[in-house]
Amino acid sequence: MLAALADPTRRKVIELLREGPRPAGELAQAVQMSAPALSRHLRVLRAGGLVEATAGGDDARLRLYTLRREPFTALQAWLDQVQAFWAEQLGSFKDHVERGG
Amino acid sequence: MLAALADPTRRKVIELLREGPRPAGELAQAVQMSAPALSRHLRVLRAGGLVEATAGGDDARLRLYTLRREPFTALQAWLDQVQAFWAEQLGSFKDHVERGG
DNA sequence: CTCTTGCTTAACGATAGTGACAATTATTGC
DNA sequence: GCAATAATTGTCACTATCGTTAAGCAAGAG
Repeated sequence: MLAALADPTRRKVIELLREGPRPAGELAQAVQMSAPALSRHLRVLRAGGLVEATAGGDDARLRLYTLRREPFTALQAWLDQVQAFWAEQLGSFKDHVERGG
Repeated sequence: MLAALADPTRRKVIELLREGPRPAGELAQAVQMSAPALSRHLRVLRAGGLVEATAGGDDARLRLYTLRREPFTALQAWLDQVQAFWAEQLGSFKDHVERGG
C-alpha cells in the first residue's frame, strides 16, 4: 500500500481524485502519460486498495475511479503510533494507570 | 521519502527505533539481515530524512540511529489534506466563514 | 454486423532496487 | 604499529518496476 504511494505519478492521481471521481482517460491526460502506462499505475493503486473502479453511469465504457477511505485511515493509525515516540518524550506523565500507579 | 517507507524491513527498523536510538548492528540482528544489507536500508532512510545517525557516546565505532520528526509531520499534513476529501462529504457545513457566510 | 471509443493486458527493452561476499574506513585496546 | 570490532561502500547477479507499442475486450453509433 505504501509502495503504491511511493510514486509521484500515483500521488498526483490521488490528489486529482481528491476533487471527485474521474475516468481513467481524464487522469491519463492530466498526468501527461499514455493510457497503458496510467492503467498500470491504476492497477497498483487498486491492488493497494487506495482506489476503486466503478462501472460508471452514462457510458459504461468509462471506468470511474474513486478514493477509498480505509487505507488512509490505516496509515493514519500507523503514523500516530510512530509519532507517539515524540509524545512520550514531551511528557512522561502518560496515563499508564494500568498498573494503578 | 515515501519510497523509504515502502519497504517492510525499513518500516520494521522505524518501529524498532520507536523504542529509542539503537546502533546499526543491533538493528541488523533484529531484522535478521547482514550488516551491509541493513546499512543500505539505513542509507535510504537517511536520504529520506527519516532517521539520523549520531556519533554516539562511549564507543565512537557505534553509529546510533534516531528517528527524525519532520518527515512524519509532513506525511501527517499530506494525509490530512487527502482525508479532507471525506470530511467534506460528511458535512458541507465546514467553517468556511472566511467569506462571512 | 461493422466501426469507433475507452480501457486493460501482453511483450519488450531500459532502469533501478535488493542482498551476498569482499574490501575499505574509523575506532578501540594492547 | 598490529589485531579486532563496527559500519560503510564496491561489485556482482537477480528481480521488480516503468513506459512504449501492439493486441484484446467490452460498450455505444450507424
